[in-house]
Amino acid sequence: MLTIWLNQVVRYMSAKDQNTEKKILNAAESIFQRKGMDGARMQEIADEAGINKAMLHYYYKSKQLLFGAVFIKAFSLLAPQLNAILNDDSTIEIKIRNFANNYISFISKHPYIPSFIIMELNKNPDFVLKIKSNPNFPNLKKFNKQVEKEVENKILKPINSQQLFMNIISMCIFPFVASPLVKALLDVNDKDYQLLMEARKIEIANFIIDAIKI
Amino acid sequence: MLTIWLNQVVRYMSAKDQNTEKKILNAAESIFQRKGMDGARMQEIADEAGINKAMLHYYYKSKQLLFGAVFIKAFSLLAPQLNAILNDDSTIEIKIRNFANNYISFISKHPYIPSFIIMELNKNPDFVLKIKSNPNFPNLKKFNKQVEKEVENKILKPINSQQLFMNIISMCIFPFVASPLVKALLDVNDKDYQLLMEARKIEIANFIIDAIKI
DNA sequence: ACTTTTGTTAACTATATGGTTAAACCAAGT
DNA sequence: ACTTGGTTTAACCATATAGTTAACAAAAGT
Repeated sequence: MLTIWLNQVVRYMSAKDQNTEKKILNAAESIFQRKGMDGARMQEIADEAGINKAMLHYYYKSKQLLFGAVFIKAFSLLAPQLNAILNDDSTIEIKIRNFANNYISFISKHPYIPSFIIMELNKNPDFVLKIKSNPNFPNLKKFNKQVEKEVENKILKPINSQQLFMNIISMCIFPFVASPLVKALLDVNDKDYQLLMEARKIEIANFIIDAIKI
Repeated sequence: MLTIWLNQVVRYMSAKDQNTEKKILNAAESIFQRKGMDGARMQEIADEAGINKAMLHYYYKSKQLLFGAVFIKAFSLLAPQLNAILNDDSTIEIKIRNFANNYISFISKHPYIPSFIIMELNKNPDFVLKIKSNPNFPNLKKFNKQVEKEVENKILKPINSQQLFMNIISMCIFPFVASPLVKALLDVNDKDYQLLMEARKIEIANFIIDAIKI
């Protein structure tokens, strides 16, 4: 009787926390994002989720498909962050300030996502088609036009909007993607590095504005 | 007789090209840098080198050690490029112009090296110790002092030299490390992307100088 | 109550893969 | 000619790993 009751409680609690399918996805995210497709082991994901390995196949059929679910979810977290800068109506300066601030906050909370996506896209460029077909895939047209217009109106110095876009995302993302390397080069510890990243929210924006504003 | 002679010719030619040990290292570079430690297969490296798999272990003992040789070689190609900007005596402006130009040329020739090093350092932060012990490991002290001095002398606007350094390497390296993603976002083909990278040698330098010079 | 569907488990399978070995090969020294 | 030491090969081994299965358990219909 006690065991039955305990069983029910355990079931109820874990069901409340998350059902098995979610548990698997969460565990798979944790493992895949840290170790990549090749470095991840199905058994390790099962252990992380605290369930039997067969359940992975029961819910997701194969490693490839489970990986695909993780990849798509990661990208659909990243994409809206990019769209934010591209598709609102504030001035370029405001956009850049908001973007640097929001994006660095976002990456600080999900430090593995950008490098995960970049790594896997490098190893498997076919995934590009997969993400490009997503309706939320970021589109640069509006941003390009806006930059051109502000250049015409002498608000900005002449600059190629594609180069500007690359500069912005490079400075926001790279220090996270390459953090072990950059930490080593700067010779700072994790805590100081975090402080540098926090300061960067404003530093980057000022730097870019100084570079482009007349 | 004919076969013996042919054998000799073949041996002579391949020996002239490169000995077995070099052939292995070259093949290992090609495979490891594209697929990473986890994605690489010893058999694939042997095939690429056109030799028997046992030779890999004969010359390099284990996958780990072969990988280590590739990693160290890659980093010792990358490091001098960084030292160049840090340890000569020209002004910050000149340094930045030279660095953007040289570094982008370098990466264009070895496009896999930065992402390889960054990826593997992410998966195995212990390697940081390995590369930091290298006597050629880049040191930022001189660069930091020089920036501080030029700020004092009102040549540069007030800026944190670590942030500046991150900005420089981010803009130079990121578009290569994340090239499939950036190509997709900008919606450009490989050829146009190459042109963008070529233009970047000057664009980046101008951008940074505009940002920091009084 | 009982049947069916869904979820879960331990044990198993097939294969891929890093690594080993013993025999063969070959060039150089004697 | 023959010995020796480094080099190369095919076959082999042990293990790790993705995926399967068959039996069991629980829930949900009926």
